[in-house]
Amino acid sequence: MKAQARIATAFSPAEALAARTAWLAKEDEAFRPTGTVMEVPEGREICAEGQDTDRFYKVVSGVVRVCKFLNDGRRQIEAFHVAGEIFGLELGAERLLSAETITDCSFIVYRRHSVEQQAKSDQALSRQLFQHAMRSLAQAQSHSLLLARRGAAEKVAAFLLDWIAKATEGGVLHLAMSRQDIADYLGLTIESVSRSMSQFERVGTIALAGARHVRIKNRYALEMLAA
Amino acid sequence: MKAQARIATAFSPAEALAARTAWLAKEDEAFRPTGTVMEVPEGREICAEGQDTDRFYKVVSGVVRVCKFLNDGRRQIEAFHVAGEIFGLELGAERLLSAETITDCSFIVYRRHSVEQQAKSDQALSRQLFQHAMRSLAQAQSHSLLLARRGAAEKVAAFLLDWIAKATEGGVLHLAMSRQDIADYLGLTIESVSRSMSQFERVGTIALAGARHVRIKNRYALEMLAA
DNA sequence: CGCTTAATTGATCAGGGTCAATCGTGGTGG
DNA sequence: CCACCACGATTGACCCTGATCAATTAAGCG
Repeated sequence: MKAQARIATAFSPAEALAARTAWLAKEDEAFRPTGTVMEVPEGREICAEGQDTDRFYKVVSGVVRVCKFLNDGRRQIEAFHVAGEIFGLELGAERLLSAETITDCSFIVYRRHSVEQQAKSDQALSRQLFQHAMRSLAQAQSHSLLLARRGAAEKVAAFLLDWIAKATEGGVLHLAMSRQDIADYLGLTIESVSRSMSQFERVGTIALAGARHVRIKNRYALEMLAA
Repeated sequence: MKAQARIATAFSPAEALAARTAWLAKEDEAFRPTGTVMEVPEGREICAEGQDTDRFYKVVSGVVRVCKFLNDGRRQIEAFHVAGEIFGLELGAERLLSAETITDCSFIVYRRHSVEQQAKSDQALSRQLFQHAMRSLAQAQSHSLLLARRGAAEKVAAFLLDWIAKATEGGVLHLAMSRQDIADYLGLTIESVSRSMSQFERVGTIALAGARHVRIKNRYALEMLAA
């Protein structure tokens, strides 16, 4: 698996550390039950709809997309996850969502049953699980708000602002995902995303250096749009 | 306050019981910390964005909408809640969402701090809080999916199907909320909701007896649309 | 350096938003 | 009890944005 050799090239160790540190700052203490480290190259499925929910994951490095495939062939991306974030934890016995790597990734795999068992006697762990769920909830609600936004440009602006916090390096935003991924996250087509980006560039709000490197030239303009 | 005299007329006791029973069936045991019962007439604010998150609620009877007011004047409804459901629990110190009564309601008010304190030594309670959060998460994700749906008719169909489970009586669906509420929940305009309903009636999928009484004549047709 | 795939751009179209008028219903007061 | 009133819902006409289809350009990779 050649991809194994270039793990975490999409995100530098410095970035991964920064992301994890930010996460730790929000938590009193890290989520630390024992789990297995796992490395997966870009573009692979981590878990799929219909599978057993006996495991969940925490990203160590890389970017993951969590999504659902609709019967009409479309794909809706529920969330992107970066270092420090937990994903794949669901209530039912069968998964409703799939997860895939967008870049080469490494993450920790937890056994759900084992963690839940441990939580019965570990108040701190119990609280962390609750907080994870509540944070995911807040994120899902803010995603709903994003999807309900009127214009395409507003959605894209809001998306860019979200990602400034997650993957900025020297004023340049690194988008780990394709235009298709962005479109599926925002409920737009690839063309609409592209047009919004081009429009932002035309009016001097951003500068594009390749499709995935975005320099934010006028953050205020984006904030006005995203509101 | 005359409305106090007709509390719970919008939902019969039988309906409220059915709803609560359904909820209990999903839980091993009921959510049972102590709280204060409160009655609020229709159309009142229960809590608002920016307020302290020191309380949360469980619906005993009636219907509640949880929503966010956007800076452009629009309103996005995050969820409707019926008997047995918990709402108003948030992670941050300040509320991001408001809650309002759609019908006359009664609910139980819990003190967040007190419940969290109790959860430290009560494993079952701790688990219930987690499960509530996870269930809310699943509901928020399914709402995202709804908002990402292509057509107006598909959204309305999915909405009707959701509500068959929550408020059906003798094959007739009672909608507790206005067209505007439905529109704000689905990210549509009132006119689009109305047109979809009329269209369903025209092709014989439903029959309307007043705007809020819907007889489902062809559930399968709705399911095909909602997919 | 060329090839393959992703991204951009353009032209056209359809669905839902908007504005405006009408209808119906439930609630009120005579 | 009935007529009226006010508000919510429906319907219609038109417009605008984003989807679709299609062609071109750019970029990453061998």
